[in-house]
Amino acid sequence: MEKKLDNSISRANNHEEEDIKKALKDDEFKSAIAEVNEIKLENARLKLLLQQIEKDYTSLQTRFFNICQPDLKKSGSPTCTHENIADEEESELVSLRLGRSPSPSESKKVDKKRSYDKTIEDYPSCDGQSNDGLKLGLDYSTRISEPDLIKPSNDPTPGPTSEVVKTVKRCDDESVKKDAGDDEVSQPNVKRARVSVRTKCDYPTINDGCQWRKYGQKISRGNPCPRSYYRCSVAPLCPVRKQVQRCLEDMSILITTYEGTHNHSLPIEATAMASTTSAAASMLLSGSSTSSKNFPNLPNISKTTPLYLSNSSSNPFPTITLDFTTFPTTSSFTSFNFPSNFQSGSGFLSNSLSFSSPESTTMTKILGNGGLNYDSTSTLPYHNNLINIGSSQKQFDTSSNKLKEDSSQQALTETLTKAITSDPSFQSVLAAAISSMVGATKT
DNA sequence: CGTGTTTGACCCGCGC
DNA sequence: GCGCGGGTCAAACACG
Repeated sequence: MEKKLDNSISRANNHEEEDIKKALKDDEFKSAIAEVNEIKLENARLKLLLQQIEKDYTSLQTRFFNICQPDLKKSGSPTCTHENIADEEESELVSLRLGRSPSPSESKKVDKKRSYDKTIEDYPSCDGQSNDGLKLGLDYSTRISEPDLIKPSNDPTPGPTSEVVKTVKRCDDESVKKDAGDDEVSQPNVKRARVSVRTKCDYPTINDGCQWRKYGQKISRGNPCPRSYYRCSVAPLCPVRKQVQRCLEDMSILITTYEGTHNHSLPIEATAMASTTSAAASMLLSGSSTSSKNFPNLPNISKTTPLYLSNSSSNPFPTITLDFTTFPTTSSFTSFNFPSNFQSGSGFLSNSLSFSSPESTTMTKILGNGGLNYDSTSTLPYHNNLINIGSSQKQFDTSSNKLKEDSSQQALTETLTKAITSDPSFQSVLAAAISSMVGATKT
């Protein structure tokens, strides 16, 4: 009898245990399902976000293109033939680089018969890949500089017909095809944009993520320090060159002058510098159409940054100088985003110009930490990126949650839209920045 | 041996 | 027209 009772009790206990186990399993199952659902929701939300970003990007691109179109139209002369116009239209589709005139000897070598299609075939990583958001955007950053290159609005030179045609032709194929000297036809009106970067650096050259091959060295007048000439060696026909020279006043300051735009894809750390210099040069060229001394359309930038236009008589080319020598070199900067082969001596530059961090947007780094809109009176912690476009200011805390990021994205989009519509001269900077940003989100 | 650097020569634009 | 200076070329050299 007792045994029966015990058995029944134990059976009941077993039954309860099974029930509890079942309940536990159910709970686990339910929580797992809930988790999966959450992940699905999150996934959907991210998809929507991505779509929104792409949509915003496309709309900005369209708007930007529309704004640029009248300038391109203006640049043509009444005597332009249909063929020229066609070339001009075609030029909108190809890579336009910063102004550079080749030497006459170089221009003689130019073979103008090459077709655009061939160019694309030869350079698959080039602008032919218009599907690539990053490349497309970067191209935009240079495109808008071209109308100003072709015809500065205040350019008094009469009858630029032939020159315009030549320039438009240049935009066609040979610009990508040939060496730096061959990508543009010599033209007195065309200004060669240069971006000079001043950095405190103990090393012979700064690491901007790109590969350079030294092709010359010269002791220039007035500076006992030799000037070194480098050519981009990533692609054999890349027109980009840079000059490196120590500052006479302060030997610790390295002056690196960039010229041209890369015609190939770049590593992310190199796109940082490329975007910055390209944007700065574009800004310079667009600004030069109204004033060569300042940025009347960009009061915030000119006021809050150590950025200025050099006005040296020895330099016939418009040069924009990004002065990073006043950047703080605190330990927090040196630990951020450091190229592996880059020592601490010039770490601030790495922080200032490298956009490889997926957390912070290129935009904020260009305009916030990148020096173009750096307020030297503030202490900028690197995780607290500051955008300052026109009159609007947005702050992003990249360590905050996704919800904040979503709203930040929207805020960024709004800010970009406002800035683009309110200040056409700012398009180049924005285009370069947006392109890098979109490129970063896609990777 | 391939790749990058050095360096003297050369070219060309510009000012006088 | 001439000289100066910046920029580029290319042969020689160095290095891994």
